[in-house]
Parts: sequence; structure tokens; C-alpha cells
Amino acid sequence: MRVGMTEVAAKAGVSVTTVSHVLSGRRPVAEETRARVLQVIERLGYQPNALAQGLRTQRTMTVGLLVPDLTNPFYPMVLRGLEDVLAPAGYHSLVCNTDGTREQENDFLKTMASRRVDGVVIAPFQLTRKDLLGFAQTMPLVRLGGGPFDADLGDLVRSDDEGGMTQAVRYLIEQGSGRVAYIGGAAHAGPSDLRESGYRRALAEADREVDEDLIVRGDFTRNAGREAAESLLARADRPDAIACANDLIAIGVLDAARKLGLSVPDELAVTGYDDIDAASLVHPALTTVVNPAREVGRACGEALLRQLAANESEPARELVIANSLVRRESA
Amino acid sequence: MRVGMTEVAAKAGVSVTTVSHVLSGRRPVAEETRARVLQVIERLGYQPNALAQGLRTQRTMTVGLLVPDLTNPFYPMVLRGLEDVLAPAGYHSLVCNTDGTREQENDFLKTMASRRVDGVVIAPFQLTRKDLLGFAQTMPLVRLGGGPFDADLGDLVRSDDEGGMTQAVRYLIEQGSGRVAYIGGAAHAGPSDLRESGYRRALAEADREVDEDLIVRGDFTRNAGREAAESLLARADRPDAIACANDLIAIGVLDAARKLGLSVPDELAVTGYDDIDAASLVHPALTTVVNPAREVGRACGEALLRQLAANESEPARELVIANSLVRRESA
DNA sequence: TTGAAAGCGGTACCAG
DNA sequence: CTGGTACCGCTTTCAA
Repeated sequence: MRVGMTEVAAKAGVSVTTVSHVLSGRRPVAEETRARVLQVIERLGYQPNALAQGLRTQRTMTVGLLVPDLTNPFYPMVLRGLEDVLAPAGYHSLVCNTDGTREQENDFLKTMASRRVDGVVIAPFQLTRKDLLGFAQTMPLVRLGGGPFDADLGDLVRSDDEGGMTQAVRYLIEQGSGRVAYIGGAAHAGPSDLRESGYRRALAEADREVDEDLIVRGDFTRNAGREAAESLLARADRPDAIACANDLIAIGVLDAARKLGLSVPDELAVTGYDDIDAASLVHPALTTVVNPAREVGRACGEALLRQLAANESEPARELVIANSLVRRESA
Repeated sequence: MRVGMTEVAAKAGVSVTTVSHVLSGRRPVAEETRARVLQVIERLGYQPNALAQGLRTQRTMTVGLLVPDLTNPFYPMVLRGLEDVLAPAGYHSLVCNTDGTREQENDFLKTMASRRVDGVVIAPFQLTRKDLLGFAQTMPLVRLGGGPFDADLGDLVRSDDEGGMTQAVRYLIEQGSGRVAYIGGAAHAGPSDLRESGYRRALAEADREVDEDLIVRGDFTRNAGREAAESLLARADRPDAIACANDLIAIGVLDAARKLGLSVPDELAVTGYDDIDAASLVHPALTTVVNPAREVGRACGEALLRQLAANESEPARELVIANSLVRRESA
């Protein structure tokens, strides 16, 4: 079986109190005793029981991260960012895939409560304000880019989807595109609305009118992108640039352009969004907007740390992380 | 503060013993009492303390997963597979990024021990047999595709890299390629050797001699692939097919082919390995070998479950998961 | 400089 | 069908 502190104490000829203190350093221990204890610990391969520690101290040094699907490369990066700031502070993280399902989101939140994590970061998809409220009251909660800011629900960290798209379209215009079209995802789905309004904002800035016929909404897939592009490019007054709501759509647009024999970016400029791995691997490489996942993760970690350190509960904050355009070959 | 079982018991007018039993169902409780207790639990929003449970029962219903980098899409899939089989059994998983460094691998393994997880799955990169041995003795351990099988170190799950590459090369030969070249990663790095020997085996099966000049080793990157391909294709007797040790290399080969104006797959057939997301997004889409991550994860989960269920420690097993070729456009 | 002992919040044995 | 209570392994007063 596993050795406990009692055994260490016995073998070292001291009390458990002393063992505890050489480990925590929370009170001076005679150098000689210290050495002896340490030696026994080493010899026995003693590992403190984190469960007992947590039970006693009411701190588990663990935070939960609840995301819809770790298979979406955005989230592992968020996790890295989270760990960047939490690990140095001694925290570990417990990750859960909620599949974006309300039941799972709730279940895992309960599990987190049960395990007495010190805080949680959640990217909520289905959870209602009411669901979250109960948890926000019992532990530090940070929301990751979902829904409107609500002070009762803890800090909110999100990336600036609107601003990012504005940058992309602004760039397209600067490069001399006369007619810039937009292919989006379904209305109200995920970041759809924000990105679309970013498009509109850029046109407005340039004093251009938005031609609603140049806006197509499908879903966030390559096929949807190809089809939308085909219809757009079949028009007599076809656009010479297309801003896409994500990279997959943009890759679909590239497919369409190849099929029509249009050269990118000369005859048609294309921008994506997200900067997935494939963005730099396709040909021509996509000019796209990076959603700085790692930064977002860091921000979540800092928000959590701030709440963890505070004695009183701090007022909630909203933190918006800027997105930036990366120029490659497609525009 | 948080409510405990004592409060629930008090408010329901029963003993903690009874509360415990209505929750666990490990002994009959009068329906009337049961209902009353449940009602109080609901009203108080009571959540059992998993730490206390774990401390007492010596089971945490948690398994650790230690991987080099969750940002490598292979691992999130492994995690899904692991959860596919572990979640129904009531287990949760604690994931750690070891960055493939020996120190982190060791540290996290210690943390896992400290947290008294019921078992761990680890993809060891730097850990020596000696490091692992200590842990394998104290908890169920499953190794994920690293190093040779060693019964003392617990179960080993790996994918069949050699067989996968053999399939790819065999396919290339069947398609009529006369000279099949191979671009690999650095010798002894990761799956390098196995994949290369898969290439050799396929040639041997077809009674072809291997021309060592047709084997180039660089590293697992796009640039290395492009450079290797350029040198290979500059030869007078240039190959009409190239099998690559991974998809990134293959994408580099595609770059080279495009530059030389060679049409793929007609003038040059290309195969990759891994089936990363980009494999199906580049043009032409890569014919490649899928490493069935989710299956691997499931196998790990099953191995763990088997050990967890066993009273005595079961003899260790090695489990090899087949890889399969997916035909797309590049070959 | 060190120790004794009271919990943290459950589980499970032993009784009734 | 229900309770009392020892104990899991640690931290933290309180005392010496």
C-alpha cells in the first residue's frame, strides 16, 4: 500500500505535525530534523495525498475548463494559454468536452462543484443565464466568448470578431478591390452576426453602400463556401474580392476559383477567418484573421487568478482580445 | 458556505448514515425517508464532496492522460476515444501537456500519484524504463505508442505504423508506379524507423530491390518535404511516386511538383501519413494513411478498465491498432 | 523547536 | 429500517 504521513513520522521519529511543517515550510524546523524527515520521505517515496490536503484546506489548486469539443483546435490552444498563467501559480486543470450540449454542460459544472475545483472557465453554448447563475455564486467563473456580458455571471473573455472582420475587409478595399462580397455562416450561429457586422462596418467606413446581393449565408463548411462562391461568381457584375466568415468557407471559394480558372489573388482576392492549420497549407495560402486562442486562454487564466486572489468578490469584467490580420497569398 | 451531509441529515431529521445510503443505494431506505432526504438535498443544492469520498474509498474515479501536446490534433482524438469508454463507467480524465520533456513527464506523473488517480495513460517521450517502473507498480498504467513492449510497464497500445506504410506503398505499386521513392523523418525519431521499414517491406513483397538513393531523410516538415522532392525530381531517372512519412512532407512534395509543373497524380503520385485536417483540404487532396486516434483512445480506455476491474494485476498486453489507407486525389 | 488533537466530509462496520 | 462512530490523510490551532 501507499505510505502516509504517519509512517514517515514514525520512521523519522517525529510527529506528523513536524513532517507536515517540513513539507509546507510554514514554521521553522531544526535543520537536523528536517534533513532526517526529508531523507525518510525520499526513501519511502512518500507522496502527499492531495485529496486529504484539499479536504482539509478547502483548496484543490485545480480549475476546470469546459469546452464544447477539444477536437476543435481553438480550444487546445486556449488550454495552453490558461496553463501558461495558471501553472506557475501551482494550478492544474481539469478539461471536459461538453459537446455543446446543455445536459453535459450542466453535468460537468456539477462535477466541478463536487470536486471542489477552485474555479472554472466555461465556453457555454446552451446554458441559460439561470443555469450559470447558481454556479457563479459558489465559485469563480469565467465565461469564454459566449453571449452578452452579464456582471452576475462572472468575467467574460471574448475575441473581437467584429473588429477582426473589419480589418480584413478594410485590407481588401485598400488593395483596390472594387466589389467586396461576403460569405457568412448561418445567421445568429456562433460568431456569425459579429463577423457580418464587421464587414458592414468596413464598407461604411469606406463610404460604400452594402449590396445585399453580395452577402451570402450558408454554413461554416467548405462546400457551402464553394457553392456560395459559384453563385457569386456567376453574376454579370461579379465581385473581385470575397471576405469569408471562416477558413473552411474560404477554401471552398478557392475551389470555385480554380474550377473557373480565376487566378487568386489577381482576379479574385479571398480572405478567411480563424487561421486554422490548413490556412497556411493550401495553395494559395490564405490571408486570414487570427483568433489568438492562446491570448484568450491567458486572459481567462488571469481573470481567474484575480478572482482567486481577491478576498472579496471582485466586480466582473469583460475582456475583449483583438484579432489580427495575417497577410499571405490569397489577398 | 457549502452544505455538507451533516446539514442535510439534520434538516431531514435522519442520520448521516441514512443520507449516505439514499445517495449510494447500498442499502434499502424506507421510501418515505428517501423522498424526504432527496427533497432536502434538492432544496439545499447539496453536492457530495468528491475529495472526502475519494479519501475514504480510495477511489477517485479519475484517470490521468499525459500527452506531449494537446495542440497536436492526434491527442484530442485519443482523449475522445478514452472518454468514449471511460465516461460510461463513471470516470473523468485529467489531461496534462508534458511538452515531451522528461521533467514534465515525471512531474505530472507525480501529481497524478498525489491526486490518487485510479490509473493513467501516458504517451512517454523521454521517460526511461526506470522512471516508469516506479509508477507502474503503484497504479494501473497504459503506455501509448512509445518504445518497445515491456510487461513490467503495463499495457502498451500503439498503431501499426509499419503496416500502414506498407499499405500505402503497396497501393502505389498496384497503381503502376515504376519507381517509388520515400521521404522520411530523421532516423529513430518518433515513428520514423517503423514507417521506413514499412516502405521496405512493401518493396520486398513486390520483389523490387530498394534503391537507397530513392530514400531521403529530413525532418517532418513541409520545407524538408519540398527540398527532398526537388532533389529527387531533379534526377535523370526520377521517381514517378513518392511515399512520405507524414502529411506535411507530402504537402511539401506537392509544392515541388507544382513548381516543376508536374501533374499529380498522373506524372507523380504522392502519399502522406496521418491524415491531418489539411490533408483533405489541399489540392489535390492527399491520399494518406489514417492513424485511427479515437480507436487508439478507446483501446487505452479498455485496457485501463480491464486493469481497474481486476482484483489481481492482470498480465500486461500489447495492443496494435491497424492503420488504413484513405484514397483521395494525390495517388 | 516540537507534539497532541480536533476536524475537513464522507463511508462502512457494528449495533439495535 | 436506521444510528453511532471510527477512520481515510492531512492541516492547524493550542500547549509545552
